[in-house]
Amino acid sequence: MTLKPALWYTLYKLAELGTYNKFAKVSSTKLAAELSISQQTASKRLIYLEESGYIERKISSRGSLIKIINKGTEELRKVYINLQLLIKGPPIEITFEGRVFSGFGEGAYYVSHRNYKSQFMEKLGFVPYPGTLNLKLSSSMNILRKRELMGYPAIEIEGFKNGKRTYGLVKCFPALISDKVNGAVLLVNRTHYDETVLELVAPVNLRETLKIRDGDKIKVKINLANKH
Amino acid sequence: MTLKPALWYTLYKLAELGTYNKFAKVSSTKLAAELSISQQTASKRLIYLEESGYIERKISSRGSLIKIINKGTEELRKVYINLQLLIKGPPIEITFEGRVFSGFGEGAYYVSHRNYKSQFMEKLGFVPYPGTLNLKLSSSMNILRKRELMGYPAIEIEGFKNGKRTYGLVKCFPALISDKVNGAVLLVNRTHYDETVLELVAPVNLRETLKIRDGDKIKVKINLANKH
DNA sequence: ATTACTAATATCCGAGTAG
DNA sequence: TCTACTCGGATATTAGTAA
Repeated sequence: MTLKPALWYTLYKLAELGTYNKFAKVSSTKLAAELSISQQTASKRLIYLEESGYIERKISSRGSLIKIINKGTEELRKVYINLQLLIKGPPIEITFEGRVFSGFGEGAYYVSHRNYKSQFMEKLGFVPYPGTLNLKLSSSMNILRKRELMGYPAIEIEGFKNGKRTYGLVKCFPALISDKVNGAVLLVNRTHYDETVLELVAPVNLRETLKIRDGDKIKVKINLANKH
Repeated sequence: MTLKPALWYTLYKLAELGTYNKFAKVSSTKLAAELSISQQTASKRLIYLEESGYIERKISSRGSLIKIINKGTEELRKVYINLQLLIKGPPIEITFEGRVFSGFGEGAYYVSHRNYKSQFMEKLGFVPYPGTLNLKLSSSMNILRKRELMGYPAIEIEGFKNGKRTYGLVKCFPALISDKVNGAVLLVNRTHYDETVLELVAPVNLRETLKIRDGDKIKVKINLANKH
């Protein structure tokens, strides 16, 4: 925690007030009441959190809109993950196995989108090779694990609109593919496939690098102990 | 959070130092270093946390043993659950369906144990009817859900020894049984049954109250939004 | 209503030190 | 070494108030 406890707690309360990743109307008076402190102190804390890049504000004279941004969400997520380790127990690693199959080429389309690309670079540390590798999960055990995975906090690539189409939120988990390549598993909200499919991206062309053909069996390992 | 942020954070750091639910050696100097505060302040906070019932201490002249106890674990768990809701999204409800079958009568034995009974009363708000109702989960979907459930923070009934035998930790989730009776699902560490079985308790005799016979299909609903 | 400044004050922290 | 006391000083909070 790089933040003083009182400020972290302020951030936490702001999240409870609906400002986690989206704007919500929170006045300094309202926040003060929630924290049982004075309006003046609440105001000062908001100023600090904004100047330090934890939140974004749109101030008007009838309350201000507040949104916790990246640095702030990280701060909350860190504590969440640590508490998870303490309460639920030791770190978990989830491994998937499935067979490669050809998709509709849609993966290449959205992964290459300018808006997504910059976010991938920033949050995953690489720009994906244009195209996703589709994995068909075979056993029910693997499908079960995917469900489990969905429960964990992911790195989130934000969606956007460009007039014609809406691009949804993409959740990512850094993953080790075939024990060789560091890439990521993508969980897309609406995909053409069902819950038996996993989409992979990597900085390189996975089919070439790993000499993969359709039908080959691939192993994917996600380390959930990673504190993004 | 009934605790001031600085004290909550102290508790959190204590948990990281291995004192969550078990004794670990933590000197005030060590804690001070972890928190980047003085030894004196750390000492003061420990005194407060102990006097207020968040932690238990065994003080010796070469460091003291510290353990976060009930009130303290609740405080940490509360924040964990709230963060979970904020980060993972909306509250979740898990429903199970399975068929009733007769057990070995062991459920009645341990549920009635004096030590367990008082904890049930305190933490679940009722004393269970002596005997558990065993549910055989039918579909793979239900088994999948049980796995999911196991991931969530539960109300914990602590284990104990009584010379002859060791009684293990029991995890509970308040549940609505057959849309009628409020009871709880118990997850026992070592049970005779495998992961396809769910054990239920309630303040009343479920077989009588719901007119259940072996083989009947029963629905159990757990609301994970409950902030125990 | 709001946010946020300044000045007064309450609170908390740490140095020194004892047991 | 440990824990934990006192007390002066640092820090944070609030009251009063402006915009």
